[in-house]
Amino acid sequence: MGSLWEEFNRLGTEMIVTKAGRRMFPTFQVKLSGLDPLADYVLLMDFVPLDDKRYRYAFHSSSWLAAGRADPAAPGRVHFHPDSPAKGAQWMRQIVSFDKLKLTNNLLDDNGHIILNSMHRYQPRFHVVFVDPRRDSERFAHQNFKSFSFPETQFMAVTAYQNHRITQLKIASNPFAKGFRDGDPEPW
Amino acid sequence: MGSLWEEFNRLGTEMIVTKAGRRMFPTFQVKLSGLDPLADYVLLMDFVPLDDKRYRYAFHSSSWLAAGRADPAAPGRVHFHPDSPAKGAQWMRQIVSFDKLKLTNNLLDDNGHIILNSMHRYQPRFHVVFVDPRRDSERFAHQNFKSFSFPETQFMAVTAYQNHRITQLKIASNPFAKGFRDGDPEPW
DNA sequence: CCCTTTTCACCTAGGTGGTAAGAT
DNA sequence: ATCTTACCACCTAGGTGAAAAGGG
Repeated sequence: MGSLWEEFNRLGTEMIVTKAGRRMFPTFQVKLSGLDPLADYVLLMDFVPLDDKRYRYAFHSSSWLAAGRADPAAPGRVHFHPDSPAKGAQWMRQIVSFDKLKLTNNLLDDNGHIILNSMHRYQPRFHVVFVDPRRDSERFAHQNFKSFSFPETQFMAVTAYQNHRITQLKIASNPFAKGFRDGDPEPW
Repeated sequence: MGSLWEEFNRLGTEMIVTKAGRRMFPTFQVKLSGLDPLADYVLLMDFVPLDDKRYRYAFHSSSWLAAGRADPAAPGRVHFHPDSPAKGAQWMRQIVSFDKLKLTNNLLDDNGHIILNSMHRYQPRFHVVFVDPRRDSERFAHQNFKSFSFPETQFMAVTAYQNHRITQLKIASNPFAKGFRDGDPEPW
């Protein structure tokens, strides 16, 4: 998914948020190495506001404009990969995909989805947490995890796509949107 | 699913086995209580031959007849519930469903499915294994699990249904077979 | 003759953006 | 004017038994 993320990022990635929760596309995926095969790890993601601004889309110039200060931050939630906890060997066996993660704009959501403000920018973050078996593991908590941010995965949360080129790239590359393709452009 | 299992059992439950693997219907489900909420448990199932016979179905009398000794036993496999291991609290939160379990008659299956001989009778067995955190846990392995057999879940493995009343009950009660219902008999 | 395999239409379940109506 | 919601047709993905073909 790496080059697909970059292609979206060049246009300015947008992710739909809905009341019921919407998956991300592209899906956030990672390939892990260097873990202790026999140790337990928890994998999770969260989303960091990229700035303190609210945006609006200027159709005439096809560009995003800052439009005042950010709305009050949504409840900061975290998404645990559903296979957590699992052994390092299991995580490294194949690409880990966060395809169960859903984004919502519903501040009262009780499905455990990630709550974001529409028209705000976010940076997904990925965390690997070592499950320390030692009795006094709390003392080492600060060194038992590593976090990763991939700049090409940042995006604008929206309730409807603004940039038509984003819409077209989603339709061209997401299998579930095949119904909206017209010609026979080769699949991404 | 309890009363549905019993209704099937009164007719003589049959389960389809295929090369690719077929789910069981009804699905084997359990509700757990009495676990240590904070301890880890592994849940799994296996299948025990009910006798040493091979069967054939006599259509004229609509009954199963013994037809010689059992074929060589298939490789004895086990199906781990995919959420294993998990805390007792997690297992007890809601009904645990083994809907990912698939039955096959392919002796060379490499999808990890349960291998059974068609035209043979089986008893599903359910096991709860306590994950003992003690260093010398092997010494207590014999007391760290409990097994359960529910006689109403026994069945005949088949490659095609033999008893028409079983076929009818499957069609009436399995949502995926709705396409074969004709009248408007109330769903089970 | 008895049993198994393959293919198929018809479902369930749920992920898409379009569209029009609704909200502020 | 701008953004959000609800509903929809159209997909992917995969679970059904029927039916016909295949195998010993």
